[in-house]
Amino acid sequence: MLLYYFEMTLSEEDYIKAIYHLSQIDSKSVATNAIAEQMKTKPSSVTDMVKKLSEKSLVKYKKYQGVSLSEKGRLVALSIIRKHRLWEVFLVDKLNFSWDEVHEVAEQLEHIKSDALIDKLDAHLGFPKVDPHGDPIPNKEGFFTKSVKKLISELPILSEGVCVGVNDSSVTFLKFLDKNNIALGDTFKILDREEFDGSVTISTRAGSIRISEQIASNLFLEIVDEE
Amino acid sequence: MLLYYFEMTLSEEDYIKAIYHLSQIDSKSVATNAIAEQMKTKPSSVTDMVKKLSEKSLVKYKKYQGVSLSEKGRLVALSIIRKHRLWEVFLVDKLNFSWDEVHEVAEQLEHIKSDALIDKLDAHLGFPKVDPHGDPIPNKEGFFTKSVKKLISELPILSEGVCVGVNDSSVTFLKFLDKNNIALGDTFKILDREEFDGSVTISTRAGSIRISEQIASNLFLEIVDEE
DNA sequence: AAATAAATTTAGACAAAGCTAAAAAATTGT
DNA sequence: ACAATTTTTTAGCTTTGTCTAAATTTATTT
Repeated sequence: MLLYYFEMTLSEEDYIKAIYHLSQIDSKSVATNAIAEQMKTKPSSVTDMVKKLSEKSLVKYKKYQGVSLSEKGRLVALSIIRKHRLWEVFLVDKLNFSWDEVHEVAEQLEHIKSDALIDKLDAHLGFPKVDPHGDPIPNKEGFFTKSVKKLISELPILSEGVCVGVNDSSVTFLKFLDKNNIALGDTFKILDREEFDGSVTISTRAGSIRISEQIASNLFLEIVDEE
Repeated sequence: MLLYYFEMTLSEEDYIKAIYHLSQIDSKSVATNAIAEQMKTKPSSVTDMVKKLSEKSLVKYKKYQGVSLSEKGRLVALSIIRKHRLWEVFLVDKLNFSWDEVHEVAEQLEHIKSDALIDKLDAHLGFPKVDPHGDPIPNKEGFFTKSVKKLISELPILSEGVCVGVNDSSVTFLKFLDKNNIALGDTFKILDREEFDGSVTISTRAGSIRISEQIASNLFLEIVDEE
């Protein structure tokens, strides 16, 4: 990622990331109030910070017109997201955290400044393409393949992918998965779908099983697609 | 390490660490000027911070009389040092940094706040006792075995230990080590020492070799002693 | 097209952590 | 013992990122 040769404070980095995420949702320019809510701060604080980021050409800002990232700001955001997601992979794959425990710690680790560290971490992890939630990891240049994380219920027959998450993390659902030998990281192939009730037959390591529509709409697969 | 239930800023943690290190050297109470030099700041700033740390009972402070850590402060210092050294082991053992490149990054990583993270990192690394420089890693309760990192030239015959560092990191010296199959992490035993010129015979994986006094006074061994 | 409501910005303050310059205490030298 | 020097502290100012309250602009309603 074309390193940024200027110092950024922790707070600035958090704002850039928040603006990036909000503009993913809306694709328009982002409202002051929306940023304030995301950052758990007040709109007046946002205005101050946005002016500062604008001075540094990280965002495009016109009074009362909302804010959007500049190309420079976008690359900064992607560099932070890259770090965040690589650390999440580390926490899950190497330190045995479960995929739903890692966000908070990764929020801290993403601010560590060292290009060498991230390069070596990336290599150590085997250059992963997605984080434990199935979200794509940008490469050094800020490129990444669009997320193709989808619910089993939304995928066509013969799709193949890695199970990367659940919608419903209730205890009963997680117990069901356990009983049926379904774990995050497993590779599934969708063999068939019943018109009648939406139930789906999938092949797993342990053989093929039939799951109800309700289950299928709670399991996310990360599609291992062309690249 | 008896977690500290109060928030500490990055700066406060750095001061506590600096005071700890300075009181290791001097064992007396630490001077304002000494802290200022260590922290690359001005004495007046130190006075301000020391007052703040005193309010929080992390240090004992009387005007004009210098400062020393309270028991609480000492435990905080050891917790930070524990984190610093564990991260150094990670960087060297897992990410293939060389032992002289890791300090700066570990300075950042040591401030990450998560007990679970440090516990799991410790386990992942196999509960190491010393960092890549041979300095001891305090355990969770703040206990550690005193460092027994010594130059080969200062050790008695039949001592055995792991090579953990060099005094002189010049290219020529490092090349010499390479040529003689000496690497950090190797275990050596001191077999004999010549009265005449101080040269030493040591046994290595590759057999026993004779090294000059000059070499012996540039190689640190970490003694694997009783504990 | 006003009037009202909502969103945004400005102005002025505050806490953290630093600085400079000046004052006060401690130490040293003779 | 006391003058000179060094160390430490105080006082007042700066910057960063936040806040509240008031003012202003934009959006919505009738």
